[in-house]
Amino acid sequence: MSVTSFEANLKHRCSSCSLREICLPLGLDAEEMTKLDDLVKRRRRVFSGQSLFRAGDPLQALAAVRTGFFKIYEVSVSGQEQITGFPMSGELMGLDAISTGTHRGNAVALEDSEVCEIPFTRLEGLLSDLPRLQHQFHKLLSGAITTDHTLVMILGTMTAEFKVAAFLLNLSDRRGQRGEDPSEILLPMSREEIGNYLGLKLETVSRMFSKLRDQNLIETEGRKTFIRNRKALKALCQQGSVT
Amino acid sequence: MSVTSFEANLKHRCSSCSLREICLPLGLDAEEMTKLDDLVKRRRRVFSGQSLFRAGDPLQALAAVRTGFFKIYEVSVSGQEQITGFPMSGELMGLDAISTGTHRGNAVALEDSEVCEIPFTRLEGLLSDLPRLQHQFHKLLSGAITTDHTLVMILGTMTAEFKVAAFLLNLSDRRGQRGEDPSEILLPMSREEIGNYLGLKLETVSRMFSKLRDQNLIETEGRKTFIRNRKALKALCQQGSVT
DNA sequence: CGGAAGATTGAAGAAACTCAATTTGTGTGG
DNA sequence: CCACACAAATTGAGTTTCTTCAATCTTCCG
Repeated sequence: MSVTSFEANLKHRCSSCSLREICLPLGLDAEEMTKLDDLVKRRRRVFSGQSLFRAGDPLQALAAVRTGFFKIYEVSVSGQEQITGFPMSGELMGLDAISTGTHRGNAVALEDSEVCEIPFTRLEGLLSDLPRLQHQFHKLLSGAITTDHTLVMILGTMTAEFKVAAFLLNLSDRRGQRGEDPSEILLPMSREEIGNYLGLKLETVSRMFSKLRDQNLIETEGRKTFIRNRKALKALCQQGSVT
Repeated sequence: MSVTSFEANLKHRCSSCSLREICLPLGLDAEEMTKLDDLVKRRRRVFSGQSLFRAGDPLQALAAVRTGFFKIYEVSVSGQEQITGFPMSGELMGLDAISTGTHRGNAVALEDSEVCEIPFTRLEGLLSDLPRLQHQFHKLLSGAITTDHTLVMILGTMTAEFKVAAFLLNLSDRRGQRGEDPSEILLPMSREEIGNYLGLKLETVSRMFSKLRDQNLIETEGRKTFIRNRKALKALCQQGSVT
């Protein structure tokens, strides 16, 4: 092994990864983390617009986002597309493929990104030996269900304005969890993609951005969006609904 | 142990349960199933309208529906309710609570029901010893994500008519999986509950039932709903969408 | 700097919602 | 077993929200 690849290896182990408190290694001790490390193929690059996996692909490996942003979308029998999530750093992709062994979703990078790949069969083997890893894995699976329920709640009960507000707050919160400035959001997805995710047309999304801007709740500057009045934005989401 | 309880025990083990091909024991051999059996508290009755667990309750046990029907609903900070699922026999409830250890959902029986309770901590212990059970558990967790994505797809892309059609077909398919007549659906939930689940008002649901009836796709008789033209109903779902 | 893609805004239309009246279904007590 | 009362479901009419279609403006790359 060359010096450079050795250094690269050191630099890119779970133990030194800034996302270890969000990702699969959470709660593991040094020895356990090493075992997990041995499984992980790190730093696969996926350039903006490229696919990491497609619907119909067999599940080989789960993928954790290291850097960047993805969208996951599914296509119904009628050809309708629905974005089911925008995974960012530390979040796992492909969990829904375990049930059938085949991906239903399509994962596309929204910006140049890097992922860590975790071969699923080998991971399951390791889980039996490492109860803490097993539990964390279950928490992540369960957390994916919770995330989906939140989206169902948004889709089922909210008006367009509140949907967009909730969307921005969600991205903001996730930035905060990663130690980034929660009031400055760089949106890597288009209005159309936001609309698709929220069950709205792109024009409606655009109008709601304008509406929130007119209320001085947010500010926009190209793809950057600033949250100017977090409190009021939150109050908006908590107040408003259709049903 | 008395004779009666011994008999009851025999009668209500996973190995003789008609749902074992849907539920947690799928794929286990006899010995493995016995170990799982030892964990399960069977036949807890939950009468119509009663809660099995509520949001805020600590997760003690997962629950598999043995007989009957439940609704799971979550309440947002704004007080909005959203039904996230209608679990029926063989389906697990409480998986979303693993991530935090606390239930977010409320489980209410829609008719007199019975559940098998599986203490979660003990189950996780057993998973390490039984790789096949572990895998099946992961499949069920993953399947819950898939189910949620299907709902997201329905909420995000479908019109009222197609939502209701998709809802009826889903219930019908699940009856079929259980060996029951898929064209005769006994709806234990109200129009309001269906509407809440689908992001519609109860009046809209009622109108769509009437519309489907006028097209001779379904027939209704009290709470019973018959699927009269399954093919056309399916074609409807596959054709139609908003976005 | 020019062209294309994305975003914004306006006006008109459609889908679903609200409010209200009526009908049907369900469960209970006489 | 029937009658009554209450809850659920249906249907209609008018309103709101979001969508559709179209024009313009902005941003981003080559």
